[in-house]
Amino acid sequence: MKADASRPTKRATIKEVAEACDVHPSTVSRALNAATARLIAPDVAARIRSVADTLGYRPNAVAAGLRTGRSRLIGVLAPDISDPGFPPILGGLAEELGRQGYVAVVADLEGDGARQRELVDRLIAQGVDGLVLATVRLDDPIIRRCLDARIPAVLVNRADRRGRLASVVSDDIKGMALAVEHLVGLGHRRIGHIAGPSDLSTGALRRQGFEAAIVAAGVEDSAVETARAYTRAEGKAAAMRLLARAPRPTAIVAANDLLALGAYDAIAASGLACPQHVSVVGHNDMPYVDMLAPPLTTVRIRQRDLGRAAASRLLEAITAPPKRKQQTMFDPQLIVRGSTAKPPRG
Amino acid sequence: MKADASRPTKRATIKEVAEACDVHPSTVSRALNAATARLIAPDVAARIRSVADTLGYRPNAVAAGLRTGRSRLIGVLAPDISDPGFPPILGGLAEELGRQGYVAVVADLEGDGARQRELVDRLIAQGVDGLVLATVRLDDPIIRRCLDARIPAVLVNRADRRGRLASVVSDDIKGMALAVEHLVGLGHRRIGHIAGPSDLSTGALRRQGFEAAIVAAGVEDSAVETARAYTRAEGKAAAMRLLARAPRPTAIVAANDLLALGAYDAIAASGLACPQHVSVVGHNDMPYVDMLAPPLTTVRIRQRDLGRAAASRLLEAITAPPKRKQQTMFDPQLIVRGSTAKPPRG
DNA sequence: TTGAAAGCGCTAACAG
DNA sequence: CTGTTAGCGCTTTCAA
Repeated sequence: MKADASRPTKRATIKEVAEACDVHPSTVSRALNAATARLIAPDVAARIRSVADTLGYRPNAVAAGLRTGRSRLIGVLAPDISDPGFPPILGGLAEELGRQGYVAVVADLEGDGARQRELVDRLIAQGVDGLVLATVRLDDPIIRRCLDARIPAVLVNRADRRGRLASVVSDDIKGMALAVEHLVGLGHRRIGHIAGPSDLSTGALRRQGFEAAIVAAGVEDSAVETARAYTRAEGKAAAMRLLARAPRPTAIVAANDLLALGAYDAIAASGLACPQHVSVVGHNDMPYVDMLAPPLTTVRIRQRDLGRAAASRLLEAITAPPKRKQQTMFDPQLIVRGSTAKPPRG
Repeated sequence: MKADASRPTKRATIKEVAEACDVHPSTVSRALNAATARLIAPDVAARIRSVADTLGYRPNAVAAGLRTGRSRLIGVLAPDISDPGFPPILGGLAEELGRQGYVAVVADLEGDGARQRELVDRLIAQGVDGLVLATVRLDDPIIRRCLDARIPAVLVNRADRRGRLASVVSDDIKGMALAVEHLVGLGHRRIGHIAGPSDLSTGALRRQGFEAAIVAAGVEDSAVETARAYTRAEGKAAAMRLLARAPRPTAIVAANDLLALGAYDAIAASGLACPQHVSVVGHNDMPYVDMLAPPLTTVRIRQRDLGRAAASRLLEAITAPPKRKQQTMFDPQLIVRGSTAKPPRG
């Protein structure tokens, strides 16, 4: 005989709860739904809640979703989950979505932009109520697609050139100003930039910010080399090109930390030392760059806040259709560590 | 007049496709479903596929899910998404799930184990077909919960003490043997271990592996200090305790890379140098530990493979109920870098 | 090989 | 305040 007085083993349906309470299923639905609970007599509602509780009843979100057209699922398109830069954003997203009763469905591009369309379609087919895109390029056809499908969407850490979709970003222009001003303050007058891909907003804007800051500071000798991807290998290649110039730059500002890591590689490969011969500044402040040799001076962006804000914007857009697509911008902060120093004499 | 010849703007339903093809909805369903397509006359099926395509029809997964009881959603419970150790596992999971037409719904514990039950219930309510748990402790009530709910579940990078659920792990015992043998080979005879939390399988097994390897190697002087969490701060505290011993260990094996980072901190705080005074070995080989100062010698575990295998096991369990819960184990590999050297003389 | 009919579990009019 | 009714879009017997 069964001595098992514990939790029920099979999910209860609303009908079963209704029968146990001797009321109609719709009454149970109303009692358990915050928005409609006040329509039910307090004592009845209490009874229903208690019975639902002992039965371990949890509304079937799939069925509710079919009926209401709302799944409480948010699709998140990640550029490459295994890249340590993304997780903090995802963490912020998941946190805020969770607070509001939503959950993140994550699809990973794995660095292959061609799959984007397919993944978005899949997420839509799965019934997501909205989309967070951390992947889009400056003129990305996927944006048209989202607009056509009339699915609420927000960009995070990326922006559309024409601002057709709301976006949540760090102030890249300001970030680069911080980096350049720091180097100029140290005495650098020959500064190179490793730009990110020009079809990404971060690549284009940071380059633009770099150039503006260079002009503002009156620096005459500057150079830009563009990386085709945000990878350590591309960073190294671009840095090698920068270091091959004569006279050699005394400082390199990289468009992100991975590229800065590549710059470290290039400096070592050239028989030079950082920061003695060449200073390096990164961007993003991804985890543990404070443990590098040397610890990386970098522009910290508020990744977790980006994620949280993207979630908020999106959920707003889902409940109250937005009057206007707007951009939310967070201020970056320069974190000075050991990879920057005065330029070598001479 | 509308000059818009582009993609339709609203999702088509199966009924609309059926009408456009002048067949019954169920025929469309059969034609579009791989398992039933052979029931349909080839020419009819072709016509249906082509019409569905021009209409941009995508089956509504929510409706299909309600009918079939399958959502093609897999819940993933992460210990802490922003921790760089987890993303590679998640990447592997997402990859394999995607290949098989599933998608990952990610919930983040944010390091707070108390939320686990609630999150699992939420994922179940969302209709996930199965669960991947990267969070469970050795005797975790959540396992009972999954068993009771009869929801297929797989543990990844963690194991249940009683093996009630299938798990996919790295061979922690072997990993520690690799680390200890390496140090002994270098000449170390006083070796300390920073153990992970004893209620996690990695913490307990790696400690066990350490102790076994110490005995096997005939090392007489060993010590273990336990960290209460896999954090840099806990690693530092435990390493400080180890370094306070007399005689001082000449090498420290940490149960994971974050703890090893803490050991770096402790060594620096004690006015010592790694590897000149104290060698350090980590575990996991998380991204960019090769860039640390010094580059970390560590036991590499096959994170991406763990994720992929967990997905495979789970999907198998969903389609064919498993005869027996089994454990899948991957071999780790020692990556020798700059944080280990011969012990100091004396 | 195709159509008809039923129903997954829930919620939202509409009545009362 | 509560019950009745209908239906979200799909799949799957069953029958033809």
